[in-house]
Amino acid sequence: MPRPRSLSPDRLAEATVAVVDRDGLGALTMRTVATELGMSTMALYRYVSDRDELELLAVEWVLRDLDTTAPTGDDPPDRLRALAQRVRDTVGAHPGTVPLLVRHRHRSGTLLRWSETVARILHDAGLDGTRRVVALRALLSYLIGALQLEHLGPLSGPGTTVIAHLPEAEFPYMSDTARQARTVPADDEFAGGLDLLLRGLAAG
Amino acid sequence: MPRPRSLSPDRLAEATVAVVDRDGLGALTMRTVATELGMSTMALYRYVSDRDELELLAVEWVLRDLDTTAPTGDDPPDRLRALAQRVRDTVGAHPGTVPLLVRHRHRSGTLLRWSETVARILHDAGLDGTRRVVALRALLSYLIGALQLEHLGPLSGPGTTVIAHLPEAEFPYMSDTARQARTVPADDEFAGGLDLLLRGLAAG
DNA sequence: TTCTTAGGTATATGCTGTACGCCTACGAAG
DNA sequence: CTTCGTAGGCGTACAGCATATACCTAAGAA
Repeated sequence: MPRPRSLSPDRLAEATVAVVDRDGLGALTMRTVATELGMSTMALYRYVSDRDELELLAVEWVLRDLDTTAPTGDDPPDRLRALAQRVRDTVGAHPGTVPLLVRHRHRSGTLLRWSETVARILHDAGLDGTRRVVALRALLSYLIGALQLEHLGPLSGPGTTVIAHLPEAEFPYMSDTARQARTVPADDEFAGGLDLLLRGLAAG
Repeated sequence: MPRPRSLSPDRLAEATVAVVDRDGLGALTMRTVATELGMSTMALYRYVSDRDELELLAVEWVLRDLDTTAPTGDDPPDRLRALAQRVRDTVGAHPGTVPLLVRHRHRSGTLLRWSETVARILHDAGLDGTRRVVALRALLSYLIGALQLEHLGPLSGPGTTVIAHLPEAEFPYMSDTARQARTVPADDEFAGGLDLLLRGLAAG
């Protein structure tokens, strides 16, 4: 009976991510999102109870196309690899939101469904009890950490540059590694690290 | 010639960490730290140029006793394991500062020296070029991610509880994993995941 | 036409980090 | 012992933040 809503949660999330994409995470405030939508700041509170909820909405929007169903195939490592790659690809479209993803990971339904699929595949691979707990947490840890390292926080510039300028006398191996790193595509870096983990899983 | 400093950077960092330890990261403001020191807020700016620098000071203070020299021994995985464990143990004394560690990792001299040692051990183990880049980043990713998962951000309560209360019908494997997780000591979880990575490294 | 309900907004509050300008404690130089 | 320059310390002020509260209003139902 009353006035109908003029905004969908989706539109809200889209505007939030648009602000982050354009001006960075540091520019994300209730005001900037409201401006993006052409509304007053307080109008947002008709749709979300606080900023945290807005951020979660943004995270879910970024992950909206993430396929959380189990990949086909027989080889468990292959299936896990595909699942992890999907997250990286999806998040890669909006790298500025990575810190939001990290902060709200445990409240994201999409990520929980993703984890459920991972857990099921680990079970199918014969892992249970402690070994499954360890494997699941390790995969999540690597994913969270790798995404963050790849898209260094909004406060700093590209982190590889910082490391590449280390004094060579004091950090010979790091300097060399940083030099090499510039020739290694980020894709390969992520996939390579993931493979280490999966190989360890298969070997265990 | 003029008035001498009444505070050392060390004392400043100690006070900062004390605030976080006692009241959580959310309570960390220039004002609370100043109060902790019995000074005015603006007095802090005689020692640091901004909040970021204060946070970095706190990170370095937390890591002050971290031994970044190479562990003795012949087995590279054993040496890497020891290095990673040292970080976890050191950070474990002040878990509330984990998000600060993550944010300032690339500006922390201590963590850079730690990475240098890791890179050297990887070199000693015969890893160079792309393989060393991948291994180093993978270890860092796991470390960063695992520390965060272990000490879930200051905004949320203990995250395992959230997951343990998932609807069992929708998340059968996650529910079961969460149940199992309560019987797995955090130490074992960290060490187990690390072992997966190290085993993958040895197998490659 | 009127009533009800929720949408939208203006205003205000108490935080935050920090720029600015002042006063003052202090060690050196006379 | 006095004086002076320097830097430490602080009071005030300000813009920007999330958000509580109170209000006005658009619009469907009767």
